[in-house]
Amino acid sequence: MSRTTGSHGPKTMEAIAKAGLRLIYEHGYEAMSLRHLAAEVGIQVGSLYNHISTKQDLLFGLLRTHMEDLLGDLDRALADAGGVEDRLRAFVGFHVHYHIARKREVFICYSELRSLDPDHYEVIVGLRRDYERRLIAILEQGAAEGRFAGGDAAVAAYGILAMLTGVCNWFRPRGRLGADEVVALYTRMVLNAVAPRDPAA
Amino acid sequence: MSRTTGSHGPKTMEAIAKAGLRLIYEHGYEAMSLRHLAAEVGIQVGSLYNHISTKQDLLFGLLRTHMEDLLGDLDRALADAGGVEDRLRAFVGFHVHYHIARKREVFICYSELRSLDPDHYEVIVGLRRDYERRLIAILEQGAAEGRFAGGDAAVAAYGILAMLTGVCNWFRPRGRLGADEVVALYTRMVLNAVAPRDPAA
Amino acid sequence: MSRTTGSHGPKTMEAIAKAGLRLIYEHGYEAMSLRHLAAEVGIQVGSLYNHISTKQDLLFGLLRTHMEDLLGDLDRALADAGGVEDRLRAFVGFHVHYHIARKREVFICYSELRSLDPDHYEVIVGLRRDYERRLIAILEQGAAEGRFAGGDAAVAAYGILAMLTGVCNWFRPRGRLGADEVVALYTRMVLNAVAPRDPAA
Amino acid sequence: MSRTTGSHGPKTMEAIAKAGLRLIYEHGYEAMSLRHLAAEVGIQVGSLYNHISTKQDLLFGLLRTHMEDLLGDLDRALADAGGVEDRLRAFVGFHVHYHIARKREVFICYSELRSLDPDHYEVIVGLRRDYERRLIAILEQGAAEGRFAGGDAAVAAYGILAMLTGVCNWFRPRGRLGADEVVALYTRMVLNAVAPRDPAA
DNA sequence: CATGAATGAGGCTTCATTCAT
DNA sequence: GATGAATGAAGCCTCATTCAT
Repeated sequence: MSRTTGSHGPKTMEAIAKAGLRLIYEHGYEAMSLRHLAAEVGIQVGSLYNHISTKQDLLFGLLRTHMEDLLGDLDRALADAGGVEDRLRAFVGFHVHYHIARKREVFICYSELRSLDPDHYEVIVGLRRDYERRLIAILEQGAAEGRFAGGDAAVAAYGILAMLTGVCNWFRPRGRLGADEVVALYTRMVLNAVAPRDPAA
Repeated sequence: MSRTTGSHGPKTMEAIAKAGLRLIYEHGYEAMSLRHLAAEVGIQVGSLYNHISTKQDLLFGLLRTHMEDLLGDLDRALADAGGVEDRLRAFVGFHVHYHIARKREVFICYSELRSLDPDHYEVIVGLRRDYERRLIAILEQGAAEGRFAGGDAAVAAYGILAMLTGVCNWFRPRGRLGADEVVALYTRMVLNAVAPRDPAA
Repeated sequence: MSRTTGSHGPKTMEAIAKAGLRLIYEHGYEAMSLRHLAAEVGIQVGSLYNHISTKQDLLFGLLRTHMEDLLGDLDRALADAGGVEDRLRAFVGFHVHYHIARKREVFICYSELRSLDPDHYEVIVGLRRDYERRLIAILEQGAAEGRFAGGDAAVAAYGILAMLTGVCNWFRPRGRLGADEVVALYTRMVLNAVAPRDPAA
Repeated sequence: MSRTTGSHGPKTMEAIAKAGLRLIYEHGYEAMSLRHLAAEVGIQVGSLYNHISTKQDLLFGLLRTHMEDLLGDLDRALADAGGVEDRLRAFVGFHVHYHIARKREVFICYSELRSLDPDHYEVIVGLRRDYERRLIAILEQGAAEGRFAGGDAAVAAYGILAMLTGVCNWFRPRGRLGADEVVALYTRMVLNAVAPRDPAA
């Protein structure tokens, strides 16, 4: 257990966020006690309240920061892509790399949604919907251009997102496949999946 | 709130399991209190202990039952399928239908894994691995027969499973698409995804 | 510190009410901790919640019970009195005796009003207003009959009530004056105070 | 909520005393947090300690100042009065006017006595006893001169003080009666109450 | 088999106070 | 003189669990 005794000043908030992220990822929001969190940061429980206003507040802060980063980075990643296949390729590459790099944020953003207050819940779900719309738009554009198969673009997008997001659950940094190989495999699978052909052909 | 006040006899355990499943699904294992559960069943907290030995035990029972049902049903569903494409079709159909029908069991079997004691955890994860192996075996057989693309069968299987399992999160009984339509769409996507062709072709 | 270790059954609630009354009287509601109360009763803090739903609830219960007793007893005490002077005499006698006998309830019913939730506050203040009205009615009747001096009956009543209620603050059971002597003195003072004569006469 | 943001210099202590008086009056000493007080003054909690040494100290300062003012003002008010009835009239007039004008100080001086440390408690109670003695002396002198009824002068004084002090609880600046009218009514009642006559006469 | 009361640990949060900057 | 962050104790309340009746 890393313990930064007597951390002072603005670094403390960073330490709280970092430790909080890890503990929520490992034990879940409900199961993480502030006792535990404070011990990890190396301060007293009460001192947490110099930096957060509430346990719920800590969770919301982590999730909102994550979602805003995610959206911002996605838009930068898509900025250069031209054709619709290129955009889909860029999306898959970005999503997988990001989800491998920040698997903890991603994971708790799904698993702890139900621990959010209604108001906070709406905010995060809204941001997530924005993110999904980027992929749906690509699929719809591709279908309109005749380059992708038609069908319900939202349902297809949900399937693709679930598949790609799954890497958080099983990817291991020094496992059989590296991140780039996973991207290559999944890019091929996704492009095939939306290709306008019938497998029965 | 359905409340079976004063349930007696062997029906009480059933009521506990049913209410427990719903409450864990809705609030999470940590957040569900036995008070809450007892109130839902219509008995006093202490009376729960005439039927379960421990809160942890209740969770484990739900998850193990679910996983055993899942495996048993899958094997029955695959029993009739002949060729490797047929087996994959059967898998997709079974998986989606089952995950729609019992979305709560499925959901908590993922989300509450971390709330299990180490021993219980091993049991459930072992059963899940058995389940995954059924799909991996299909993909490997298909690749060996030259009917599916090669590549890491496990990683491909994880992707497919994630995609199919995702229906739990967004499927709505009276939504735009019915279960059969989702199966049709996802069957096409999956068969395309593993087809031995290059999208660039 | 009397400590009834392991008190069981319905007696526990009585013990809580009794100890709570004393502790609130001695330290004030805010300053009385449930730790303190539980120790006094001889149970664990959490066990208090088998009998009360909330600290606030305990306070409200004590005050409401007190006010209802007070009103009921007053009406019984006034039932026999005939003429308006007799009614005033009966009121003074009852009020002083009651306030000496149950000085703790009386005291906290004044001092802890502000610790009540708004809703509870309204209930108690309403009951108190009912009590005050009994005296106001006597004064008004006396004035109407020409047996008491006129003037603002409510303000006169407030003054009399304050004077009589003051006994809670200074009366000592084995002090210079017994309860009956105090009643005699205050009865004379009150009857004189409202007598329809001018001291300048 | 008046909020003197960023008060500087020697005015800060005044602002603390003023806000403290109001907050203690409204919520009670125990229920008033220094956070709350600091916010009201417009400074940080820690900064309070540049002006007060302790929360207890703040309370004691308020009460002692009040009691010293009260005693000093009373002596000035009695200085001109000649006969014993005049002195009683002067006492009643002074007491009521002062208690209306500074009802908050008066109120907390009663209600927060129990929040004082033993040493501080003794000081304040001693000052209050000095005040009471002024009235007792008047009653005794009147009885000795045969102008007032005999009986326990202290108990009579306590009754009169309670009656007069009660104005803090119900007097409203723009209510039915003005301060002078209350004084007139209560002066008559008090003089009547101590008059050497028997109401049965 | 159900109940109500007990336990002891632990939950989040607030408190008065201190002190380096 | 003000600030922000730290402390450690304590606040109310809920928890899973046990057990005599």
